[in-house]
Amino acid sequence: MLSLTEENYLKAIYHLSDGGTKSVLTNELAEAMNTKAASVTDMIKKLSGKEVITYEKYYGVNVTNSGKTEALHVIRKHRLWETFLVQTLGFNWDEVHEVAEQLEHIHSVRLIDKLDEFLGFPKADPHGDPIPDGKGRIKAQPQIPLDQLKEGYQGTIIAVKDSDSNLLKYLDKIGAKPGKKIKVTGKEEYDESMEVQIGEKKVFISKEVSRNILVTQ
Amino acid sequence: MLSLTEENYLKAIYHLSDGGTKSVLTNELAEAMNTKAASVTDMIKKLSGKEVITYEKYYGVNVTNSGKTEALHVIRKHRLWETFLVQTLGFNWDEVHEVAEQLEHIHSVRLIDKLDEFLGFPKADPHGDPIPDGKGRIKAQPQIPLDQLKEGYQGTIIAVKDSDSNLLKYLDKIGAKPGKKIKVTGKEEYDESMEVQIGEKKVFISKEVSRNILVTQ
DNA sequence: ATTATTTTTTAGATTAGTCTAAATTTTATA
DNA sequence: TATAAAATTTAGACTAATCTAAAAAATAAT
Repeated sequence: MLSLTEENYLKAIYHLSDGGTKSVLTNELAEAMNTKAASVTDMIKKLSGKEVITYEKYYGVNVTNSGKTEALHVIRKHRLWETFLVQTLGFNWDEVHEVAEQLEHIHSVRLIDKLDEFLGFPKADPHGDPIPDGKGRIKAQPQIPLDQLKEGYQGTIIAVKDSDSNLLKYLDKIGAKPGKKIKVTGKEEYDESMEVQIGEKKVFISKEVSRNILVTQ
Repeated sequence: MLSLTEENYLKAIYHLSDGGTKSVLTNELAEAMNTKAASVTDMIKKLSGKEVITYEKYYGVNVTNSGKTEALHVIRKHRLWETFLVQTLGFNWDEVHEVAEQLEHIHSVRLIDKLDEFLGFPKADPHGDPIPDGKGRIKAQPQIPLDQLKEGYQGTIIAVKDSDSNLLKYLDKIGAKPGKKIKVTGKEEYDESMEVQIGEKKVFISKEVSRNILVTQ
């Protein structure tokens, strides 16, 4: 079984590798984990010893199949708890990440199954990210960053890339929640900012914001 | 701030000292924590360095006022989570202890306040134990072990001493839940077993069981 | 009141996770 | 393609929490 720290490393590797599709370098991981490269090297050895990642010296790590399953289990817990915090306890969606980071490490299959049931088997968390099932399976949904949408096109917001609290607060203010339709009504080539319509409201957003909004068409 | 391990030691000390009313010896604590006396000595030094306990070599430890508050905060969290698990997620009351042991270490004042509110500010957990308030204050209720009740007397079950799962299952079976009235209808001096009436039902229980049922009159 | 027993503490080691500084390997550049 | 720069790994050290074995102190028993 993985320790809390190992779980956190594995989750970070899983995310940085885009769900296990590319390898992750030591320094990337060090930055993501807020630690030093030397510590990462040590941990990498431990995790590859446990066969959740493979590791080639100097060339980065890759997630194994069993590693993916493990990571998805942690992600499932994280997203179910986020849903609970928002839906049941009335947290704002920008307040939940830190607490869910703790709750995701509670070990009890029964607890998570019961929580899932209580929440009505939600398919996505408050940020729109899909919730894997008990076997770590995830429904793939094509997610396009809003900044790649051309003028005139529209989509439905399904997720937000960054979980930075200030961004989430801002999105809340302009009404950009998962599930909402969003249309690109104007695009400025110079700085790639755009005007979008969400419901009745039209707002200007910078590229920094638009690339963090994921839509499906 | 206390580490998870330190919190567990402090909680054990608090319980063994009957809420801080008597001192706790190294070996008692070692047994309660499933560890060795040497480890306890080390931890005791750390905890007295943090001023949550006082410690006199060879004579045991005592909880300080700030230690009591800290311990009661952890206990508050434990009991609120137990209540949540039973009341909201539909766990049986004999299944919740282990999970609550993990959940009690989640750090977030906001989370606990929201949980408390969601549960309707319960005053006792599913075992009948009182839930301290946010400032660590606890409503004292005189709890008498059932085996000390004389024949003919009755009381209301308010708590169960031991959290052993088999005992709780047994109590569930005979209908002995917190809140229920219980009357001693017969008492056998020889082995101190007794016949009690719970609701309409009459059952025989051994001293081992009756001393674990706490009642108020 | 000595001696024996029990309890507790100290000393020294171990594992997990982390760090700094130095060494090594890879990548970029002139 | 040799050399400089960047990335990564190794070596050695540190803290938290634990252990075993030995020493010290307190308690019990003869």
